Amino acid sequence: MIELKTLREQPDAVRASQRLRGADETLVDALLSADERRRGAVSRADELRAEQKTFSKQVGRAAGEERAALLVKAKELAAEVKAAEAAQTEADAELLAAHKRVPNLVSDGVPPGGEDDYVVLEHVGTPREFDFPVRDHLDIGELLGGIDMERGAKVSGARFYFLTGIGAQLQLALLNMGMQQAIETGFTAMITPSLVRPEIMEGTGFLGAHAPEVYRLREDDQYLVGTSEVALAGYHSDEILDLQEGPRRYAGWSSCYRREAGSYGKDTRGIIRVHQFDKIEMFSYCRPEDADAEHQRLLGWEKEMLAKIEVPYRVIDTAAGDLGASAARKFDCEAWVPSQGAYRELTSTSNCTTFQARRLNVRYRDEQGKPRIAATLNGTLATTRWLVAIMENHQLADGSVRVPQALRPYLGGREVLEPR
RNA sequence: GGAGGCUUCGCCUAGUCUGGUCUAUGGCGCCGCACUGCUAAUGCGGUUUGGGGUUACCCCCCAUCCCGGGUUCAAAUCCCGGAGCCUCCGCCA
Repeated sequence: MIELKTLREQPDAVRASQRLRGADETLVDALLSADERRRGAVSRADELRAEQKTFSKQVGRAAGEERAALLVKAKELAAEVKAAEAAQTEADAELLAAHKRVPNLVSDGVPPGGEDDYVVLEHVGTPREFDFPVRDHLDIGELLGGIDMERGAKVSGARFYFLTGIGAQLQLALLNMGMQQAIETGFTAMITPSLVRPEIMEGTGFLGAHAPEVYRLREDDQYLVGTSEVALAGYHSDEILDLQEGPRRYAGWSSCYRREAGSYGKDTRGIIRVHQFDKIEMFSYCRPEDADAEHQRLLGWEKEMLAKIEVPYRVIDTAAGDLGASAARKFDCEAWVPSQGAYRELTSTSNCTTFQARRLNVRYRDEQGKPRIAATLNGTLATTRWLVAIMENHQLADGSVRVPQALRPYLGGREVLEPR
């Protein structure tokens, strides 16, 4: 949720942000008026309550006829308070509803427009020239005996898979390498719950536009996380953190579950787009004034990981319309996928400023000792999808795959993966 | 699945049976001041969080005793529902 103080003082800035996202500007005015109505209702209820309290105390002290007279008046007031409180409850609910509908303020410099209006910030590495017919990652994976889509479908349905043998080992190696880098950088390693309560899922902002993407367990009133970001954001909910020593950084290892609703026909082959995958996610809590710098650091650590797998990639600054509700800015790193002749997202780092933390009530104490809302950020260190880029970019004519240097220690020193 | 206990302003804790200066007690910690010719001891004062009013500051009001309802003029306290933690029984990876 955005800060209401900002909204009151600079409504035009919020409108401009909505425009940049291609979102509804009238939501801003709806929120403004809901805020005003609520404050009016709160004032009225507060005043009546104050009056009632003084009467109530007199009743306690009085006796006999005086008491009876006071009771009559007190009962009248009680009814008025009840009505005023009902009005306040309603105004509160309306404000919250309007508040939830407004996405985070877009940061300065974010390109306007939608999905295709990203700005490419840089290219790293050059796509390799192949002097043999390129195989896609599924062909390679099957040759190596590393991916079994057919049995994935048999057991669980479309967009499910088994990583088998060397495929499973390769993923473990990759994720371990990611976790190792995070630990060396000072992150706290975390293995997180996959099921979360509604208020946590709600707090991260995933139940807005992305709601259809999220698996929900109705029987138990819980949600399956689409990323460990959810659990890590909830980890410090309702807490006041000590950020004196700098940001709190966590690296979460989890399976991620996504319904992929509305993606029918897209990426149906292989493990590019699946319902379940594994991921190492970085998550930072920091002071709002440090958030931009922290965002750059997260991006830097993503690039460090990408360098280790030796694939060409580009960095994009996501356009406003393609940002999630919680994000003020987002950088994606997209790796070259030779079989598609295209760049595909491998990492994504978002600066959520205080938007998530406000709803989850994560705070820290400033120099004056006053509690303030913290900023949260997240970024990817490794996912199952990375196997696609690794296998395709490092494939050899016979279907073998050269193992990038940095990954070898995590695969018992193996330099090449060969077809079975 | 069943039974019981617990949850108070950073931590610990009194208060709940018997509703009303509870404007929530005390200790620890922390902050400030005083004193003492050295960071110790002692004394005094302060120390939940959120919202509203006013806004330079001060201040005032309301809410907040796990959460949500209810009873009542009045709820930390009584009633109902829920969550979390702990213990025991049953069952089972």
